[in-house]
Amino acid sequence: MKKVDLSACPVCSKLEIDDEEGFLNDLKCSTKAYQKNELIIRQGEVCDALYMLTLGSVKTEMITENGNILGIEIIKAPRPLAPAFLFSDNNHFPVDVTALEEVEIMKIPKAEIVRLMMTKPDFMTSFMTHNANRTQFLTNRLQLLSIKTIKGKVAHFLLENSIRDGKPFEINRNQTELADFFGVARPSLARSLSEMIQEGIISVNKKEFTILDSKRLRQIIV
Amino acid sequence: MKKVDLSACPVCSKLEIDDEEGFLNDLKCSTKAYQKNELIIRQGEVCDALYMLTLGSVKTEMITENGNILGIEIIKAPRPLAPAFLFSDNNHFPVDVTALEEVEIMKIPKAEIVRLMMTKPDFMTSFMTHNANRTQFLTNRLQLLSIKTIKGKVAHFLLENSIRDGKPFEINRNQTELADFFGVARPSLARSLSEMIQEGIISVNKKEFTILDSKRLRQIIV
DNA sequence: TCAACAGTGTAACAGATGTTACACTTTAAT
DNA sequence: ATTAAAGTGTAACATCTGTTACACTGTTGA
Repeated sequence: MKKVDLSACPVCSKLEIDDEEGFLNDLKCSTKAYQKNELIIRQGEVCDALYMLTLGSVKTEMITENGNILGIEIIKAPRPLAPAFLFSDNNHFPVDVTALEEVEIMKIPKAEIVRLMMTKPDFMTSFMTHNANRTQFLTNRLQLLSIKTIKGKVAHFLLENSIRDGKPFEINRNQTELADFFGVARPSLARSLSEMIQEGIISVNKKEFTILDSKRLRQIIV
Repeated sequence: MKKVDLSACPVCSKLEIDDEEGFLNDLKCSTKAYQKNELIIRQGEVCDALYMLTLGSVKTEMITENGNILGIEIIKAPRPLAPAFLFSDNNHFPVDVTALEEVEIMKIPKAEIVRLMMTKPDFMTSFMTHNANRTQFLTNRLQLLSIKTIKGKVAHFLLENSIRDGKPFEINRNQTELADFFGVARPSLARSLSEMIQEGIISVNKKEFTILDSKRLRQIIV
């Protein structure tokens, strides 16, 4: 079994462990390998252990890491899979997880996670933070999706990303990706953008946006 | 100060405390009272302590407990306010919180929460579970919102709530509430429902729904 | 019994977005 | 430099949803 790089894992990075080998040996867990295209987790399956992806990459169909709606999220080792669901009352996975290549999954029992959290403050806060960040991400997406008009979404998004009025800022998405992010059709987004440019509310140059009239922009959100 | 009913609080209920008085005295925290209509938390404020509502009720404008979009959520004591954000990297409150009556808020420093979690396993799992449930709730809402057509939302919702094909089941929302839940206009929902009834896919009697053709219902979601 | 009201069905119309198609520009690779 | 591919602007049209309005039903309480 290949050595796991703990420092790269969002929930383990802060662990100060002298004896990494010993730490992993003491951890009660089972490791299982999967072939390419093998189904690792089926939607609805009970989640009673933390699934830690230690090698390879997997895909899940859900809200993706970069925010696209119902797209395919690709997760690379090392990262926990759906850690938030381990403690929920209805502890079922919301999605299928499929191996994209040769994959190793470390399955750590819930009780063991609890033990880790109780004994290692750094692990606990990392784990909490990781989940909290995910929650905040979901909240933001929900706010954006609950805005019904395309112009409203654009306004919300630009106001959230701008530094200050009149100062140009980069959006690291092209128009097609932005449309996916908003969950709208690309030509529809283009139309809305060009109307907002026409009205003198914003200006756009490639991926560089400038807010010209933040007051009117705010009014659009409703 | 009025005595707090710990057993009713979702994150404290499992605490086995002989000396409740002593427990609260040992807890490093500050309590503050607010008048009716007073702003307790401003959107964007830094969240570096757990805000526990110990008395009264507050409102926040966000995704509500019963799932309505951008509605006003009313929270009654005892319940923590936005516990998920305490540990997030970008620890800012996403919403305003306003007192609906005379309110008491117990502000517990993050370090104190960490201490509690480290020393009281029951508190830790309750806290984790509460946050996890919230995450799962958000995930479900996001899935529903990402479906763009009204019929699709209806299909997703009914399939999720039905016991089995052909067996009637109750939805504890009227049509108006259901429309709010989906984030659509009431007449639009009525139209979609009547079309689906016309097509023989479902039948509806007051709040009792029956799935007649689950295959076609599944096709609608897309 | 009656009135008031919430809840529902439905229609006409307006507005927003999706779909499809195509031309044009920019970028990257050869 | 040339070409292919990706990205963008835009138009015409179809479709869906929201808005507004009104009639009808069932429920509730006086």
